[in-house]
Amino acid sequence: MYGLIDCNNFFVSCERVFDPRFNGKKVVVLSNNDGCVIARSNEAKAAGIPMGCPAFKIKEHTDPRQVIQLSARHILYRDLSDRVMSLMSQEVDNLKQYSVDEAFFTLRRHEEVETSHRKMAELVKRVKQYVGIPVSIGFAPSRTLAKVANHIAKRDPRITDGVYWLVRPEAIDIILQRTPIEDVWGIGRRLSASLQAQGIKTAADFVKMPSSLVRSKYSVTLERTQRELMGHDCQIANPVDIAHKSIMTSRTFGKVLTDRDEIADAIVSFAERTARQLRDENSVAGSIMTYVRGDYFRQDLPFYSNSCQLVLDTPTNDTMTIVRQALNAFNNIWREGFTYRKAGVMALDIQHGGGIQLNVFDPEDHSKLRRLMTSIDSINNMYGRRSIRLAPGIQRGEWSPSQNHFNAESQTLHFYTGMMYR
DNA sequence: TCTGGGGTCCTAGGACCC
DNA sequence: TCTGGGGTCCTAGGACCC
Repeated sequence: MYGLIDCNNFFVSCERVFDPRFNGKKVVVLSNNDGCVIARSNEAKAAGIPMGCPAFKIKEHTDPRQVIQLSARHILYRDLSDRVMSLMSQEVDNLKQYSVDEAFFTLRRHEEVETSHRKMAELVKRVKQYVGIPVSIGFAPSRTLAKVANHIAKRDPRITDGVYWLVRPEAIDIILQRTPIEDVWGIGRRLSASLQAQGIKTAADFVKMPSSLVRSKYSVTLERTQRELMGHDCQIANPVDIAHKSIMTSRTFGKVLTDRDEIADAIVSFAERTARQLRDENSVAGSIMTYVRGDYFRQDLPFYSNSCQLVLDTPTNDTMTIVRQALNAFNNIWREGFTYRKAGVMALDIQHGGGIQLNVFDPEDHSKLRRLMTSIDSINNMYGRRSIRLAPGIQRGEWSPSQNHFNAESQTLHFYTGMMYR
């Protein structure tokens, strides 16, 4: 039996914790560059604003003057997420975070559904009381069904107390008949269009399809989804269980850039961040890839896009080496005369933990390097992420994404919560 | 004027081997 | 018209998730 806890409208709920004036209003949180909608309040959903909607298209759905638009503050959201997860982990077993706002778990003991329901409903209340975030919990024999159960818990919290059990086979049948195929976890836009074209409208229709057909016409992945809907746990991989195979840092710039140094400055920042994450995960990268591209949406500008992957002599997580390699790759793909809108640095061929093969011919002294990096990390922890940086990355700013919708009211509070956790 | 930033898995097809 | 029968490894591309 799997439980799934999911924070309702998470980013919007975070903003509401610090500014109750947003309660009951149409609120959306915008992505980097205030580009598109990545979270919506129930009121904004009801107004028809879709997920991923470009900010400038909001007016096509509703009066934009009634919509509160906020720039995303991921550090704040991460902090509140940690508090929710820490409360949860005191009450349940095997809590495995799946994304910033949701986690799977199992029940502590095999208890009567009724007792457990009461306990879980109390837990939902406690999270709201202590952290301020509304959450929903769904239970089912597989993760895919737990997702379905969670949706139901969320849809009408007054009936469900925010908790829904999808356990009895008869109940599962009925619910699957009412679940549109496109709402099933693992079935995205393309697959649902293809399935609907064959008359598969609901999850119940899909379950009735012959498994052999699902596998041959589509894939083993989809067959697993089907088996999960039948109540069989297929151990769908949880990304958090799995060590990263690649780490990427990339950004769309606030405007199109043409200056090589400005873009190189961004590349340095991305490489620093990537190296830092490698060290946090106690991993090393075997190769580094840098990519650049123009603006898809500007038909009037010549478009250029390219990437270059370079192998490192020795797998490493050292910032200086990674920055150097990312810049080497950048030099290979830079073309004068084009405009650039986005760039990124990716660490690949990642190895984890100990047993890292060092190149015996490598002249660099790794222990010294490691001490230096550790010191830089702790200073940056203490005084802010960018207190100490490499010289090539110090000039600053042209590339940084633009965000113009921060909620001024809660800036100080934001700082305060950040400090509390240091 | 304005369209995010991360990740994963699977499959098909080509190169190459015996 | 016919064209062995296996393997492995790598890459590109397509699909999905939040």
